Amino acid sequence: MKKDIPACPVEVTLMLMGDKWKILIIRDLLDGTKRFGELKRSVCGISQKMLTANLRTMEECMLVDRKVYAEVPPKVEYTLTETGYSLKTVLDAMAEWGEHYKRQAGA
Amino acid sequence: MKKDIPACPVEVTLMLMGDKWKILIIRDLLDGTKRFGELKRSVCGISQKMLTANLRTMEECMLVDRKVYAEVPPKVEYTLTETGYSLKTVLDAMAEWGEHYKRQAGA
DNA sequence: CTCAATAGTATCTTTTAGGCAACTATAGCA
DNA sequence: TGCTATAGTTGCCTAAAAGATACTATTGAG
Repeated sequence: MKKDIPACPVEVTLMLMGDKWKILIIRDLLDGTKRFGELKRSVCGISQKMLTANLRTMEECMLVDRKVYAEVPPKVEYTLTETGYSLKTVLDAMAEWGEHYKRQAGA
Repeated sequence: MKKDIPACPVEVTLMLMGDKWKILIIRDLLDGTKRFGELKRSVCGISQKMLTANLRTMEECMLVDRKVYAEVPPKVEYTLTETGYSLKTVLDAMAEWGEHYKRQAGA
């Protein structure tokens, strides 16, 4: 059962990706497809549990695509869907603001 | 003691405003100065404690300005600083994405 | 036969978030 | 005299989130 979608579009976005880990996962996936282990290493500080959990909900929300290869040892690749990739504008805005803030704070 | 600023600009932004309540507070303050009680009513579902706590840290990070009037009953006004207001670009991106997602999902 | 590597689960513990209720100060008003 | 309204603070408590650790399956390599 899906939660109902809030009226406010900001809240909608918040619901789908307003979460530290999700944002960092998206940030790293914007560079392209990554394997589970790669993400675990690149998303600094995330636990296996959190990574799995977040990837699962993002998959449900159609933000990422999960591709399992029938190999041993296992290989699973994660890729942003078109919808997921479109979050780039948000991430870009955040990155730009972060840069700006650092310049302010550093001065 | 301030936490040290992360290298990644996205993480910087996340650290300052990557929090459900902060984003909603900023969203509502983008319309202009508001009193404590007004915010409490407009940020749907927030408790007094959370509102106070979030406003305090946002004040520390120089995102909002707190103005106390020496009146009875007390009157306190909150306004976004220039830095705080500059988060509008991020909120706008989020709002736009949210709209887009709703159109997709609603179809 | 056993080990390594990957992508997870399962379980337990700790940390954090957040709600609830009570308390404060004080000018004006009935 | 006591009530009201506002913007808090403080303490207590619960529930949810996150972290740590151990475990699983599989198979090719040695």
